[in-house]
Amino acid sequence: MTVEPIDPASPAPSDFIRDIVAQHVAEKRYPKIITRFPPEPNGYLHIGHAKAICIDFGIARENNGQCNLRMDDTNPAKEEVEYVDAIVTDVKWLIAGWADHCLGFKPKGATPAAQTVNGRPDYHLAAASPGSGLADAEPFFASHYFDALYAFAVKLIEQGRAYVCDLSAKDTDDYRGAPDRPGRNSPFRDRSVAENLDLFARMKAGEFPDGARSLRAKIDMAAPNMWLRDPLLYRIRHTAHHQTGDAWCIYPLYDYAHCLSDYIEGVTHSLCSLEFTDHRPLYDWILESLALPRPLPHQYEFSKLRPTYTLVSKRKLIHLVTEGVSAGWLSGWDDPRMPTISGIRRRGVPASAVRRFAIGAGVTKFISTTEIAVFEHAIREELNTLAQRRLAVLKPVKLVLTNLAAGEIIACTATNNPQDETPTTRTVHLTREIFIESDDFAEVPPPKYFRLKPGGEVRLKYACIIRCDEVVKDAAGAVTELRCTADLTTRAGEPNSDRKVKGTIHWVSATECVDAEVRLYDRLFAVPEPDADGDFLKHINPHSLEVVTAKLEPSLKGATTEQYFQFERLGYFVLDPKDAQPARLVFNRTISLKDTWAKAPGGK
RNA sequence: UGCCUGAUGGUGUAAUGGUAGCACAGGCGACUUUGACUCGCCUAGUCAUGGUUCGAAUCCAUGUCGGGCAGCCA
Repeated sequence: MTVEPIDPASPAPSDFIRDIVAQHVAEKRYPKIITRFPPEPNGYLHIGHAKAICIDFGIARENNGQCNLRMDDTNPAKEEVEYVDAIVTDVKWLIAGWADHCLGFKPKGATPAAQTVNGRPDYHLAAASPGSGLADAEPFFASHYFDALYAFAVKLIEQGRAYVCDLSAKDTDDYRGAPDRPGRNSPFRDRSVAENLDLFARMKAGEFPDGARSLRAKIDMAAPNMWLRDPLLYRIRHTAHHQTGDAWCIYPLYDYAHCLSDYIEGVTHSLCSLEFTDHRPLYDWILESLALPRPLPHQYEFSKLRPTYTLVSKRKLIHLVTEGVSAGWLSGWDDPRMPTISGIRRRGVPASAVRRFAIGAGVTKFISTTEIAVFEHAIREELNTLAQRRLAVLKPVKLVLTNLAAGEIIACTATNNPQDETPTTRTVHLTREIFIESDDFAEVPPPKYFRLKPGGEVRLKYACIIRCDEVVKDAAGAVTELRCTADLTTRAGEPNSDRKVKGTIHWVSATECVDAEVRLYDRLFAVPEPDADGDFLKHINPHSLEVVTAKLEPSLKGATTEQYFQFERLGYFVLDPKDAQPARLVFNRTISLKDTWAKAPGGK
């Protein structure tokens, strides 16, 4: 196994779960640490899942272990293959270069093997050798364990620990009681083993309609923990499954399938979010009841990641996408404003930044809200080192350098990334007519404005200092052209290159630039907690997208979707992977640069 | 009125009986051919009340406040 260099985003984190794992490693409790990431394929992964992925895979990679990607697909009514594919893509993207070697996939088509361990029957499914080419491998699927799960259920029935119940859904609810009031035993609770076995087999054979019967664990209807009041193990659903087709009409419920899926895969540490804490006694009950021959997995819970200015609820995201797409203000699940992994990726956020954020959020049991500024900071930090600098003007104003001849071209050397140890350069051409940012000129400058103003001087980045001699306006009084003089002796390498002026602005040649559609994205919601009043649609940020036609330096014609760019003084940008074409440049703004001036009294 | 779970600056997170630290955010300044980056300084915290102890964010008790649980969802 190759040892990954310590990721800057995870400088040996320590938390209560890692402490437990470290102790288990120290006492050699398991031959190998195996975790799992178990999404249900009923929606797209979002930033909240990123934290779970980073914990599950992070703990695996720190312990030379493995993390299985498993579809928790026990409810065919809600799940689709489209989601399976999207989840696999997102997980692979997020862990690429960081924990690929820990990704647990199984051989394609493999199902748990029946085996005997210490004279006891068992089912086990090992991963395809992790990391070594996953060509003939696929994620794990809970649905691929249906035979094993059924066999285990039969065993529970034989032990008298499960029974077939004929109560309707409503009656089941009534019998369950309430948190502060004990439930009552189902009238079907004391059926004989033989009758239960027969009925369960007939449930499987499809003899009964949906909801007519269920298989229940026989635990304690008076238990203070609601999940121990004879929870359902199987329900009848005459519904085709995206993996198993029409093979089954009974489907296991989460609590029954999850713990056994963990066990079948040899998972050692089953990490989940806080709301499953109440389920843990049931998780343990099922596993312990079966007298299984191999070490049992254990569940540990942590608090979810909940960032401000967005939503991390699958149900609400579905609502958001449905509404937004039909109303036309959102392009879909991967809209660059969405908190989905696919949206974040399309926006141009590097996976390393997502990891840095998710890992930095920490692992605790405290229900917390993380300011989105922390994410934005992580994005800027990663992109600062990754992005190639380029010149681009978003809202152009024409500027004429009156002392340059019409066809004159002055080659200027521009640095690609000053953060590199040995920065490379490229050439940009200064010409008589250029564009500058309209924000970089003010006819009546506010206090402390050190950009261009009438009679004032400013440096053109990588070029020279210019002085504004004349402001040309149209009939309406709008500035149409600035006429300036260039002081060519202030260019790099020229005698006056050290001359200081307060402001430096970006520019592009008007005769050599290329046009591009640039999508300026901002936060999707206008308030920190969009769902605080239960009506998040009301709080959509009306300025979350502004589309401009920008002027770019010509080198950007060769941009690829894999490249991160910083348009100097503006922000970080990537080619939109969906809409950009060779003949049509479309850039997404990932995030703006920090803008101290914008916060100043005179700025904006 | 049951069970589970939690509480450290504005936010997140460390300190595992021994100096309450770090990051983000905010403020001030330095530097700057990006008002970026970087650097320096500042603001600001142990839910409450008792107890144990030489010493408590940490252990104990009580209280307060928050979150979760009554899907044939996961």
